[in-house]
Amino acid sequence: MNTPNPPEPARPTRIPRGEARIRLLDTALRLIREQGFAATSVDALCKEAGVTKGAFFHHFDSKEALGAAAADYWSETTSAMFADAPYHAPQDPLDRVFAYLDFRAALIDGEIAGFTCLVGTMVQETYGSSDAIRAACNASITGHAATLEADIQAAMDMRGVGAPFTAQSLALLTQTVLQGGFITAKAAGHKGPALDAVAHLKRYFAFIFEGSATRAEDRSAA
Amino acid sequence: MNTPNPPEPARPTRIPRGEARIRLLDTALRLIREQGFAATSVDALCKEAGVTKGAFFHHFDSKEALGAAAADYWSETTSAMFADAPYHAPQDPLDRVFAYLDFRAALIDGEIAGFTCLVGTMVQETYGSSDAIRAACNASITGHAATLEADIQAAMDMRGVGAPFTAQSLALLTQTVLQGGFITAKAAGHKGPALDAVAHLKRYFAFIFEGSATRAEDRSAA
DNA sequence: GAATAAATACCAACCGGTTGGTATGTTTGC
DNA sequence: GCAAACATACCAACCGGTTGGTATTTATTC
Repeated sequence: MNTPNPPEPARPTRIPRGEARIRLLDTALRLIREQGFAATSVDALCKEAGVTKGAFFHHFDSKEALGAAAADYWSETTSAMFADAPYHAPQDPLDRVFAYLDFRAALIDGEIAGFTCLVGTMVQETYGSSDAIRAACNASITGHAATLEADIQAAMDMRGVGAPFTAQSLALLTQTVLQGGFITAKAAGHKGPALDAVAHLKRYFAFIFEGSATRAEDRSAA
Repeated sequence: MNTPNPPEPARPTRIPRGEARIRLLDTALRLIREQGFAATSVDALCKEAGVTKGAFFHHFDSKEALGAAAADYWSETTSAMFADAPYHAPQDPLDRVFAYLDFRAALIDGEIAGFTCLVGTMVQETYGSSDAIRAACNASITGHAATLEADIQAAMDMRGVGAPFTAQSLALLTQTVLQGGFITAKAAGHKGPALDAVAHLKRYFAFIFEGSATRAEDRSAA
């Protein structure tokens, strides 16, 4: 395995009291997204966060508890980010849905670990070994999908779309496609497949709500 | 972590000479799909396969090499399985595409580890730490997508679908949606989200090739 | 508001077990 | 007899987790 580690210039300043927990969580999000949950050791996590192992086990009962807490923390920070995002502005709920998809596409940039999803990565490894982590990851995914559901439902009502699927199912599909895009992007080594997937998803929404894909291409804000 | 291990009744029969490698690969596919790559130790893998560690390192230079070999082995066995599958029978290439999607939906059954994808699981953990494994997983995904591409291209030509996307992009999308479905299914703890995702994917294909989703519901063979 | 008690936050050192990997055999088929 | 296919024994490093302890903050008492 290739493990290039830049030589860090020691750690002179001590972490201020009261910051250990939040530093551990921030560092955990980064390391788990880069390496996965199992490959992220408690030792390495503490070293990277500039905190001792005593502090770690003071705040978390076990590594499993840290995983569940990291999923919850991920939900908090991302939901705050999405709540503040500009895609809620349009009056037409369908416009808000398309603005959401454009926003998600815009987020897919830079380093792969920087745009992928923590809970999608983590649940792959832990769904069979830790029900606590699995449940926390599921809550994160379905919770975020739920914030989309109202707009989708409103758009369906407005357009009179009587579909053989629910708004909930369509909201979850957006997360499914994004998660799949992250995997194919990781496999390819670049963001391309993830962006393509979102473009197809937009086209699917255009078919459903407008009966044609033509406007989907025009809609692209980016 | 919950780790229920059934008490195995010892291993009386010795593994016949020449079978160690294939047994290690078969066992690796199972364990990695259940637990992930990092959580599958060489010791546990050997024990489960009924083989010693000496045999393991005789056949594989390292654990990383085993991972790459497992991805290749996965490609071989699954491509043989898909080549023999009945979805190639229809004359119309579009019917073959829909038959493929029905076939994929039919495979989503039983234990979660039984219908999920090895390389999708493995590339999540290793894309940043092992380029050899990442490349092997990518080859598996794109290689399988390529077997679909010809049918999609033929269907596009036949229907005169001049789309702002390529047949290759659409073929890869099917894998993206499946991979995403496996993640949301793992998170939910049941196959539901994966089946929903395939249903939406069929509808997308129906929109593209038939201009309407109505026939997609009728098409469902299952 | 000073003295004290109690809880919290954190640290360095350590523990038994497991990790991936190796060195050195022995057995088997040709 | 010789190489390939295994087996046995072993190793240093690392794993998650525990220990006993100290510094700091907060709550309580008078």
